[in-house]
Amino acid sequence: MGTWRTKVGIIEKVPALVKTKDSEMFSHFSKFAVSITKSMEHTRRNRIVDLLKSREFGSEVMVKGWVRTKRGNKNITFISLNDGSVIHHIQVVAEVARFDEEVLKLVTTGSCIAVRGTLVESMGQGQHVEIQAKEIEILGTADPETYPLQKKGHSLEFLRDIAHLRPRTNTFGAVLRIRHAMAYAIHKYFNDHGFFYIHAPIITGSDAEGAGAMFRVTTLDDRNPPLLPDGQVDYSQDFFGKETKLTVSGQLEAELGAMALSLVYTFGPTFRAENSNTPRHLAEFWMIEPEMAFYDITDNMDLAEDFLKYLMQYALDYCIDDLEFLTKMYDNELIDRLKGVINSKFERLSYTQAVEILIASGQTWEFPVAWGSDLQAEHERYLVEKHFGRPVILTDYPRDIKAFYMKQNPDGTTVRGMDVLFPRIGEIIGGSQREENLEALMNRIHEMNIPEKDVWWYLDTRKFGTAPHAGFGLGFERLILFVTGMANIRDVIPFPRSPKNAAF
RNA sequence: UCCUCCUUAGCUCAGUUGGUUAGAGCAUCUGACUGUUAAUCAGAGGGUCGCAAGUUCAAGUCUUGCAGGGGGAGCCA
Repeated sequence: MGTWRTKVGIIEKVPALVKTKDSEMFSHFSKFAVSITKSMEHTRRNRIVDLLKSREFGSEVMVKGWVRTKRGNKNITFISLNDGSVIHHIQVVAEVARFDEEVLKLVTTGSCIAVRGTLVESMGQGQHVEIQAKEIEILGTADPETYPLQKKGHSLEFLRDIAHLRPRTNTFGAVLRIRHAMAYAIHKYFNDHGFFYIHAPIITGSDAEGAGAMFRVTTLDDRNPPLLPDGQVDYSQDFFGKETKLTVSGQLEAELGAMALSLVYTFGPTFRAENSNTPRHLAEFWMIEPEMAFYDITDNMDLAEDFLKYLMQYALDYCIDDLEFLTKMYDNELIDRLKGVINSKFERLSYTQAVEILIASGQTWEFPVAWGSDLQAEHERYLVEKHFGRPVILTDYPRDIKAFYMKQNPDGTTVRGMDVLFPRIGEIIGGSQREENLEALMNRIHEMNIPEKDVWWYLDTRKFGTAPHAGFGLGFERLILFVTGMANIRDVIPFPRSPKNAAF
């Protein structure tokens, strides 16, 4: 097990990690400075999630983690330790007489410690097992005068300002574990259903994705770019020899994959340079875009519904401790709402039917309802939360308010788009059957003034072996919003990017 | 980008019709306590009232501008 000594003293060698221009930040730290022995770095540790389930009382265990609270008296100290493996803490019991006073003094909220001891049945209330400590090593101190996180709860707004430390809170531990579980479940679902994961490019030269403003990618000198005679920037001298942007959607590339592998999906970062300041938008977010050859819009809806229900069930099966915490702390109805989605049949109706319901409702709207104009958030919310009381899939929108690639209906006025609307968050999925007919697609492209030279490769799929196909886009963070019950999308991604904010 | 609200101690917030030395709870520090559960009890320290200008004998408080944040809307996922 090696040496367990912890030397307390003035720092002589600042660890490499902090030996930067910020070193002065640590000068006030000297009273907490320790030189850390390497003895425990590579020894096996027990994860707290495993120990809390164990009933092997009397066995020797080792835990490493971050101190949440310390309490006690002059004889005995109780340390709540968390290693992120589970939302629950393990209680470490240390008899004061057995330890160097200076070491216990360094066990403060936020510090990182390693504990070797015996797993025992707890004598106290509130937990089944605890660790009777034999040895404690301070791996990293945390000056309590300056460590921002306290035992008490913090506002989510404050935690956004310290996003580098918020993973250490119960809330963000829960959110991040659920986020991971959902990412894994998405890959598992598609893999188990015969889909192949396609990596769509992040840098794109196509301006035709039509999903919003884009960030430019360039290596040109921003103060003195090469210019054309007419004063425009000469992008032929740029890195890629043309103007390039960050992708706003992987859909067009996913369609190329579906025209060969039949069932594909993308799952990657997506960038929108919109000046959107809302709790439901990010400038950088992750999107899942399945694309299926030989699927029509009904197959598309069936997949979307089954997929979402699978993810809700996966969260209930594998993240129940975190969900119970979030239900208790933030949203009393969270678990019931997830079960409600699983047990409900999504209501499917056309845009036209929805408009009729809204007009017949007698409600007064801030924005009037009229066939041909897009539904507002208040309209969608009424349908989902008041009229039907369950998720709703709207289809067959007026073609003039939807994208060029959507399959046109024989009526000549609507397209086979579909939006899945969820309670609380609105549109969670947007998708459609795609227009596979070359002539019809060309007509739309010309009507919408999309340069043919930018999408020739996309048109080739309709020219060579075209096939009926469909797909949709799921905003990953919107899914996590719904599954965690969080209210602001900036709280379900580790480091949110939004207008005026790219910190960390 | 539009509407609206907010910015006072490390955190969460009070702060009266403008008035003299700006408060509380928690956190922190010191002490007490033989098993605590966001421990408890006692005491102490801690403030450029977001920034800038203006009105006034006097501004945390009123006015204007700027910055940042929350909620709602639009854009969308």
